[in-house]
Amino acid sequence: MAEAPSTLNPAQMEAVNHLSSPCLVLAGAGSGKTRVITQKIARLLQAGLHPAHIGAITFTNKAAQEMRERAKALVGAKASKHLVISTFHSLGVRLLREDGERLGLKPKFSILDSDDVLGVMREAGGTTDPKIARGWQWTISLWKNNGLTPEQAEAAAKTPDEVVAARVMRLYQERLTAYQAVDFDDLISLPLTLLQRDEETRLKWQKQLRHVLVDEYQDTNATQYELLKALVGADGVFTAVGDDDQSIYGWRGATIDNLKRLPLDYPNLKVIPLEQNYRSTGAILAAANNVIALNPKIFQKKLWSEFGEGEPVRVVECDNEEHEAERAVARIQGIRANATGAHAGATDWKDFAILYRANHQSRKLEEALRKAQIPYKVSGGQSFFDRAEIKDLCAWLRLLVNQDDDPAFLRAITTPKRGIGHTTLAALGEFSGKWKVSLFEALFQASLGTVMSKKAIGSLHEFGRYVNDLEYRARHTVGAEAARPMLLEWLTDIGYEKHLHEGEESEKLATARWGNVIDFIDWIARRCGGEIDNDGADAQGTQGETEKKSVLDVAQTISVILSLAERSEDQDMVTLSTLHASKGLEWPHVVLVGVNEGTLPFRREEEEMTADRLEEERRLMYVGITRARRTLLVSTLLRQKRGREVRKAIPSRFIAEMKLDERTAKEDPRERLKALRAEFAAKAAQAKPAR
DNA sequence: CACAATAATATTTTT
DNA sequence: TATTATTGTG
Repeated sequence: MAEAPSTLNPAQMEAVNHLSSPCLVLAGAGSGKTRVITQKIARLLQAGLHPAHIGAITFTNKAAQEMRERAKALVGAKASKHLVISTFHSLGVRLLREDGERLGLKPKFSILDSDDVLGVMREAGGTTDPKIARGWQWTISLWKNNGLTPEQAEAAAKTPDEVVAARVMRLYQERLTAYQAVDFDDLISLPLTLLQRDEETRLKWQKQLRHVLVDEYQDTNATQYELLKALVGADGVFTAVGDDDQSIYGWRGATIDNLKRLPLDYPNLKVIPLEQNYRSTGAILAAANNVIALNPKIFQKKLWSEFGEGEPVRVVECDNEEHEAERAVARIQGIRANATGAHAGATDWKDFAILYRANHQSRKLEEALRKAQIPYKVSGGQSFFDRAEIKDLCAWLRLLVNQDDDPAFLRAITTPKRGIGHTTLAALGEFSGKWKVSLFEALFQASLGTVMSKKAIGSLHEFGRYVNDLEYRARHTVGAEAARPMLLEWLTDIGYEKHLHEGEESEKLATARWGNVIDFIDWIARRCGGEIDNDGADAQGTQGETEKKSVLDVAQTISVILSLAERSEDQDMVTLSTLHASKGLEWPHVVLVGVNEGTLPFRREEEEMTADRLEEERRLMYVGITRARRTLLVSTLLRQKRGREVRKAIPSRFIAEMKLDERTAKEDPRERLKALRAEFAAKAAQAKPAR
């Protein structure tokens, strides 16, 4: 967030002090909404509310963590510790852990991530084609987010695909209950059914959370809306903070209907727009306002700032993507070079972002940045640890560390396949649910014999014994030298390499995956220490003889290391990001690339654009523009590669919609000359090391 | 019928 | 660029 003044402006003040009825804060981009939320928390405490009775709900863990930190800074560690600051999903987890038994869910139910879900879908629908399964996963998730039961989905299904998906949905749900597992969507929908069905629980939670604040309210879906409603009760008080102009997640179930419905469902709703922007210059805000003005409005809102006009927003037309990337790089270098003198050192690499519509657009940009030796990071890219094969192995390690980790158990016992099918697992799940023990614990219970075949019990016991044995070995294998063979032995034991080759169509891909596995093994072994560590990329930069650790020790810290590895934010790098991933962030200098018809208002061939779609794309453009604090460069292509042929490309209508000509957007010829020079210099620089 | 070469086609993502 | 669908050939 940009530096906000120490006092609140009148609108913010009103939002903070309005405690008597539900409150909707329409927080424009950069209007200090997080500040309003944290200040309001402080205000509620001052009004005598106990911290444990205040809930702040966000969408991402990152946002929740940031909110907690800011609240802590404001109200102190003691009070902030009791505040309920969490995501919708973790609140759902908490609700279900405490009261899920009323729905027949054991307190230690497992939460499946989307990979796990895909596996269950494949089994339930009897397919090996991941594409089909992904399709099911997608539609079923949307149905669940709209509060549909499998029966309702079956009734609503229109196309043949949907009919199949609805049938899979029922099988899928049955399987989840049998496994005592829930997916992410269930974390919202199950608490909702619970609250709707069980008055005692509803009253308990309504009493527990006396004031709920919801961040990014425009991103809520139908189920989340209902959950919020059930949570606050008919005459409850809450604060929703959001911006209809930044609603860009319609495609995953978020609806701005939730904003429209709010005044109807709560007649005494107080609507407070936050229109003063503390982030961008006048030129940037004007462009943003001009674009978004063309969308039909629910609530009127127009951003303004006290920062003055600033640099005009610039538009460049490029011949092709390579050219565009070069110009983006030249632009960055140009601004950096200009920042000497009065602002010497004031411009770091991290002050720049290049934003685009779709991930694949980052390629040419990465190339150009590498050539120019500019450090960069790509946000939202697939992490090494997100790969299926790494997650498989992590599941095993998690199971070694904590045998009660049921999702890990499910993943480990089914990868590789070891003759334990879903019937056995369902029975085991049912058993563990009944006796309130983990799946692993249930495995050794003698009374299992009553519900299962001898053969199944045999395989289960074999698995259990193997896990115990492996745990013992992991505990006693110390140092990298010993760790490597031990880990390889483990992979041989479970036949993982074979599993990879069988499960993968192409041999090449399987080999690549196996390569990842070896890297991972090596990575763990190195962390067991005891050898000369020359890994310069190591976060700690440790060198020389390291302390020896057991494999189990390393496994224990793996989750910590994972989250640490992602925290490379404080490094001085240019950011490459999709527009979606850029929401909520800001940079002094932003370059928006590939602003073309078909890309930025995204349109698939032979598919007409509905008004809804266009409006969401326009909001995306708006989000992109409002990320910039001081300068904004919008670039568009004149030619675009489509497959093998090069076609002419049409600049996006959004460029005209910014109405830059009203503000002398013509590129300064001196700037153009400078850019050309930088381009030339970059070309010369890359030509030299190449030969 | 199996396999290989060629053509076509590509969003956005958190929990 | 990479993956997938289609067509052609042995």
